[in-house]
Amino acid sequence: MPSIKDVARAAGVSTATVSRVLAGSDHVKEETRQRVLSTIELLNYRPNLVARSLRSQKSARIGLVVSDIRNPFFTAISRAVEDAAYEQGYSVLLCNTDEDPAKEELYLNVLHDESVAGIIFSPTQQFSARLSTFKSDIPFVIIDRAVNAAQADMVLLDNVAAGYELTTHLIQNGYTRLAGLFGNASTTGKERNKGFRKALEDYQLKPLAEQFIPPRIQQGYETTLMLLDQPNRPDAIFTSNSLLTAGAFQAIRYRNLKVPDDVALVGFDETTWGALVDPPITLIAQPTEEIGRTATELLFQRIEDPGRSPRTVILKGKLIARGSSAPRVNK
Amino acid sequence: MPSIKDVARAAGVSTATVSRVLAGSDHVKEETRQRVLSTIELLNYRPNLVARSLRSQKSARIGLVVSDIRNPFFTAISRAVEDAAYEQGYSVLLCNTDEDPAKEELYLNVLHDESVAGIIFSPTQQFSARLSTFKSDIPFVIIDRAVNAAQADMVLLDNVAAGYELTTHLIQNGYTRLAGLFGNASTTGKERNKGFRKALEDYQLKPLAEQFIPPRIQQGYETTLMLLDQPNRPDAIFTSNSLLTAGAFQAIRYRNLKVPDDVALVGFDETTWGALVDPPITLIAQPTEEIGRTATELLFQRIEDPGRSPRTVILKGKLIARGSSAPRVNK
DNA sequence: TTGTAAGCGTTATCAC
DNA sequence: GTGATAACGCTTACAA
Repeated sequence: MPSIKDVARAAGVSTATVSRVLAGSDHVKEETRQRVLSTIELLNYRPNLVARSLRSQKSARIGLVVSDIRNPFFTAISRAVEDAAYEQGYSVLLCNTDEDPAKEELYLNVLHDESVAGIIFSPTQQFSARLSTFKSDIPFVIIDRAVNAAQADMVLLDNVAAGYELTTHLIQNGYTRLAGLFGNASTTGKERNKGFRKALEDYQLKPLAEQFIPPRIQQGYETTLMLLDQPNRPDAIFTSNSLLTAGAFQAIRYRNLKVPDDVALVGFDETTWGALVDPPITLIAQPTEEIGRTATELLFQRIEDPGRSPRTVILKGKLIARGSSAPRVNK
Repeated sequence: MPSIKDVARAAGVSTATVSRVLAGSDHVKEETRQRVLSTIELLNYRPNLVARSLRSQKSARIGLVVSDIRNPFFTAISRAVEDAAYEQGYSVLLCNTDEDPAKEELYLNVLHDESVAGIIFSPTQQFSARLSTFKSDIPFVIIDRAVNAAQADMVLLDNVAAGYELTTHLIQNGYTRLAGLFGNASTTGKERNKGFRKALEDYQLKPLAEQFIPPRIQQGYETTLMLLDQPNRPDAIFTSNSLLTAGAFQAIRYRNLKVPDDVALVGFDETTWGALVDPPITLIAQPTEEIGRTATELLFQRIEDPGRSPRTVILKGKLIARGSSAPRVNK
């Protein structure tokens, strides 16, 4: 593997000149530039990024810390971030915390030690609480989950509005005995719950149940079974993320109940299966491409200008009404 | 951020000694070691990984290059690899090539430039052809897809056997007019096709159709529509990966046909939705955890001993028979 | 416009 | 056992 020295020697210039050519500096004679360029080509030279990082104390890598890579929402986000970063010549280190604050801390350290230029992440609730004490020298952008400390760039969904819209949709379609399953790992579940409540209040209804549980298929399954087995069974179930939706759907199926006649089901996030099951699932689709892209852009801007005042971008979800919440037929 | 020099100064030793303590060398007096250790603790020192990489010409990072992060198979693999790598103190750089040889080449370069210690990847077919010319100085392990060059460690599924088993299952359940959708991006589709053919031959049947198409939901959808609209409609559709399965399922639904009465459907890989749809999908589940873990272990072994002779690990898939291929009722 | 040389934070090779 | 010190490959003042 040739180094910058080899190129310099072969081109009959100093390493500084090669470096200048690499950096696209104007202060190089065109003739010299060409000679260096063709030598680079000839030797098939590629700069050593590690050495460059060490010297310049930064790198063309960003970190993406997600809480669950099995959640299709985060898969979609990572695609978007990767594409956006790639366009800027950056590569992405993807880390998965499993909603575990210990892993979260670990990976933030790893990323720091790898001297990434910045981090995009969705913190656990425990972490959010400590965020104010987390004096990081690394620029970062929060996605998906609000944190208290206003001193951070964020890209969020308007979760309250989304929860409200989804709930209103159910109510307007004739459902009145609503139960909600909300993820307990982040603020997202809380906010969607707030919208859920607000809608019920506005229609002078009371929630039949509000369960805050770990955002996992298994938990959604078990909790839904429990809800379905109660004497006063809900006629609609609201779930605050797609893993809970999947679990709820399984449970409804397991109890041989029909969607939406026996119980309607709505949730969040477009998934492969949401449109495949019968009936397809009504949901709020998040603009994942836009979220990932915006977060990446915000991060680059902050890297560029660490002093700028933090901004929060709030995006709107889109209601996709499908069979799982079809207007209730009177019986 | 304190450096090794700061630690050395504070502990009253040289940087060499600190480095020795860090490396766990025996040749340090216990007393000195303790002093250094507590100084490290005190200053909250953490070694600069970039500098370490530069000096030692290697890093505690491995690359994972997958062809489609939206494919649940690869999501599962990346979880397994990450966990296994993490246990060894390695972090994982995840790259997504989108089955694009250009991106593939780019990411291999990126990983090389980041001086990863090794790479696990699933090459495109185009790449496999060039693999023999790809004299890499980086240890690597191939997963999921066989390559011609025997000079590589590989972790593969016994795809021919899996295809055979899945097809036999259909035939034994009374299906005779079989069509197959196979991914054209890798050897995997080809091998599963081989098993498909073999089974048909053994039962003296002829395939109704064999389509080699890009492994995408949309392609699976379109091709299935086409198959369903033919005069001699298949009574069972074999798909060689879960994206094609999803597309086929959509198409069958769109044509208002019933699974499995009108047409049975089988595929590969456990997904969230496979068990959620009605009827649930019969499939060959791959041992993703084991594949990822084995690949990681092989990689570490090769990093350890670059000269060892390459080995190929072939794992068996597991048939999960469900409603989508229930025994055919005579009409 | 170009070259010289210092230095980024480590590890490793010598000495002592 | 421990300490100087030279590298690793690059960028960037500062000189020329």
